[in-house]
Amino acid sequence: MGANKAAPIVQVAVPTPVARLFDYRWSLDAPIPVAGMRVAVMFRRRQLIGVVVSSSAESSVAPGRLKPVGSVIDSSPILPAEMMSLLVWAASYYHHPIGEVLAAALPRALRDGAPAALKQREIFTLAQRVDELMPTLGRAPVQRRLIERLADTGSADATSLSTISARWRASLAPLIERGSVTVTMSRSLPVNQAKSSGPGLVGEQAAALAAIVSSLGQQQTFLLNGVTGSGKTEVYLQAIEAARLRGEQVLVLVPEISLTPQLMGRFSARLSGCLVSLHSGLNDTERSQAWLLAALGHADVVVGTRSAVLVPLPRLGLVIVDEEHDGSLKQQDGFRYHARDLALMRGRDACCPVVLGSATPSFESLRNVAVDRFSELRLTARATGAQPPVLALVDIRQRALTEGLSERLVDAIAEHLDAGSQALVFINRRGFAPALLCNDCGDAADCQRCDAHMTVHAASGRLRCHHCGAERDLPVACASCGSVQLDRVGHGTERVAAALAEAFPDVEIARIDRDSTRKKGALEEQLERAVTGRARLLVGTQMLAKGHHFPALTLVGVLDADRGLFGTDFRSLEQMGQLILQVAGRAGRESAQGMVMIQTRNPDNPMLQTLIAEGYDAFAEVAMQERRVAGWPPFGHVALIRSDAVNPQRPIEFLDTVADFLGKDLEARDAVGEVELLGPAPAPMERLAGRYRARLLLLGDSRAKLHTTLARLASVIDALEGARQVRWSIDVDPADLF
DNA sequence: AGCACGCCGACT
DNA sequence: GTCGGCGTGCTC
Repeated sequence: MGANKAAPIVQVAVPTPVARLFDYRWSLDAPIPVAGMRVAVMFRRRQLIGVVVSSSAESSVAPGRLKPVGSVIDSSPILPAEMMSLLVWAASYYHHPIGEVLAAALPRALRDGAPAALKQREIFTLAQRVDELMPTLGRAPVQRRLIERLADTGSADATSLSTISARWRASLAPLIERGSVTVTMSRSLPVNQAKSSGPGLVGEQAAALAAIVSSLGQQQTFLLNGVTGSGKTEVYLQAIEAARLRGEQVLVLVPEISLTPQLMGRFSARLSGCLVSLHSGLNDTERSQAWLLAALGHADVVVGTRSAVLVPLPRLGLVIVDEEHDGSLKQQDGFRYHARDLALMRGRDACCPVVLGSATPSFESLRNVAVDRFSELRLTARATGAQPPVLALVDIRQRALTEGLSERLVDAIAEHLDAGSQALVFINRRGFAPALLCNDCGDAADCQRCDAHMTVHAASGRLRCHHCGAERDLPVACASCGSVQLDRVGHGTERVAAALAEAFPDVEIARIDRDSTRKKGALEEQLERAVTGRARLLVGTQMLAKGHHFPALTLVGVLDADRGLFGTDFRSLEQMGQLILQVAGRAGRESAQGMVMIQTRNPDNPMLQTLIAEGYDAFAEVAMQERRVAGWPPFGHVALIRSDAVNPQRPIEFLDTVADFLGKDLEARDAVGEVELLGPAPAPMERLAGRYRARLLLLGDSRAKLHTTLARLASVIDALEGARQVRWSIDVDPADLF
C-alpha cells in the first residue's frame, strides 16, 4: 500500500443496535468488496460479521480512528443489489437499525460467517466387479452389505449407506483405501417429480388462474378472496406451475401453523423441480442450506413462513401470500416488519405478480381493492360443490350452561354424532379454567409477575401464567385467608374436553391446543386422529381453526365469541370476524351441509348479526366504518412507541419525554395536527413478566408525514432523558396495541 | 447491545 | 485504604 495514497473506505452494517453504518479502511491487496458482501471487522475489540453497504474515497471519520476490514467472506454478494436496497428501505421504514435488519435477513450460520456454499455430498461408487470383490472379503458382513447396496444402486450417498450399519464408515474405509470404492463430491439438489397433475379448472377458479397467469412478467397485485374450500390452493398450484415453466422462481408465504406436512405433501405431489421449505423446525444447517438453494437460484419453489420474504430469489416470478390476514405475518419483536407488505415490495422489485389469498381478507387489503390498488379475484363457491355452512347465534343469556356448553349445542352435537359426523368445539382458551378464585374471600390466584390470573391446568395439577410462563402447584388453600373453598372459574379446552368426554363416553375426543401438542409429533398424531375421523369430537383453540380439512366434520360450536366484541384493540373486531369464519369454514367441506352454532350473550349485536347473516364482506364493510370515523388503519396510519421497565414509573415518564419532544418538534416544524399523539398510557395489561409497560400512539392520515415524524424521533430517542432506564421500541403499522 | 470509564459505600 | 455498585458514553 502506498503510504501517501488514501485507502478507500467501505461502509459496513454491523449487527448492533446503533442505527448507522460504520466506515472501515480497505487495505487488503484485493478488489474492494461490493455491497452485499460479508466482511469480518473488529468492532470495539470484538470481531463481528458485517455486510458492506457502500464504498467511497473518503470518510468523515478521522483516519486514525478507522480500523481496517479484517477479511472478506464472500466472493460475490450474498445479498444481491435488489435485496440490499429493499432491506435498506425497510430499515428506514420500520426505523430499525440497518445492521440488525441485514442480520435478520441472513440465516444464523451465514450471519456467523459460514461460507455461502451448498454442502457437497459424498457419492460412493463401486469401482470393481462384485464377483471379483466378494471373495476377497472373508467374514465381513457389513462390508458385504455395503457392496451389495452399491452394486444394487450403482452409487449411494452417506444417508443411504448409514441405514446398513451405524459403523458403516469404518467398514467402508478399507474398501476406499484399496480403490474398490471411489468417492466423489457432488452438490445435492433435492429435485422433486410431480406425481399427479391438477384438475382442469372451470368457472371462477379458471378465471382467477387466467388472470394471474396472464400477468406473469408484470407487476400486479391480486387479492384472491375465496371462501373456505373454494380451492385457492389449486389456483396457487397451477399458477406456480405456470411461473415455473417460464423458468421463474416462486415464493409462497404461509402462516407457521399451516406449514404442515400435509401442505408440503400436497405441494410435492403436484410440483416438479426443486422445492424448498423454510420453517422454524429446521436446524441452523438445514436452514442455511435451504436459504442458499433459494438465493443461488437453484430452488424453483420456496415455501416458508414470515422470514422467507427476506430470502434473495434471483429468478423471482411470482409471490403468493396465503392467509394474508394472518397476524403471524407481522414480526412482533426486533425488526418489526410485515411480511405481506414486504412481499408487495418484492413483487414491485421483481416486476412480477403478487397474489394475496384469504377467505377473510385484512381490512387493509379490502381497502386496497376499493381504491383499485389491488385487483380482486373472487371464489364464491366451494370447489366440491358443497353448500356453505349455516351460521346461527345461540342466545345463552339466562340459560343454564353445563361447563360452558348450552343445551342446544350439546343436543346438536349428539345429533351430528348420531348421524356419523364429526363435531368441533372451538374455545380460544387453553387450560382447564382461566381463574382460581377463593369462595370465602374472593381472592384470585394471580401471577406474581403479571397483572393476570393464573390458569388452572387440572391434568398436571398446576397453575400457569399464560403470559409469562410462570408455573406453580395448584394450591389446596387460599393464599390470603386459608379457606379450602377454591372455585375454578371459567372454561378452557381441557375443561370442555372433559365435559364432552362425560357427555359422550363412547366417542373419541381429540383436543388440539398448544398444551396437548407440545410434544414432538403430538400435533401430527392428534390431527391424524381428527382427519381420519377416528376422533369424532374435536376440541381446540385457534390451532384448530386454520387450514385443516376434516372431511366428516359437519358441526362447529363457538363458545366464546363475545370476547372479541369488546376487545381493547382497534383490530379486535376484525380478528373476531376472521376467527369465527375461519373456524366455521371447517364445517361441511364435503357433501353434507355444515352447521355453525355461535354461543353469545349479545345476540342482537349488529356486528355479529351482519357476520352471520350476510357474510364476511358485509361484516367488514360495517366494521370498517368505525375505523374510518376514528382514522384508524386502513384509513389512517399508526405507529406505536412501547416502553417497559422493572420500575413502575419509568416507562410512562420516558414516554412523557418522548411525547414532549414530539409535541415541540411538530410545533417547530409547523406541523401540529399532521400527527396525533395518543397517550402515553399504561398497556392494557400493565405488568408482564415483572416489567411495567406503557405505550404512546402516533396516528396520522399521511404515511409520509408519520414517517417524517418518526424519523425525527428515531434520530434522538436514545439520547432522550430516561432512555437508558427503560427498554423501548418503535413499531410501525403495529399488529396490535399491547 | 456490550463494554469501559468513572465516582461513592462496606470490607480485608 | 480497596472492591465494586451501575450511570453514561462510545462503538468506524
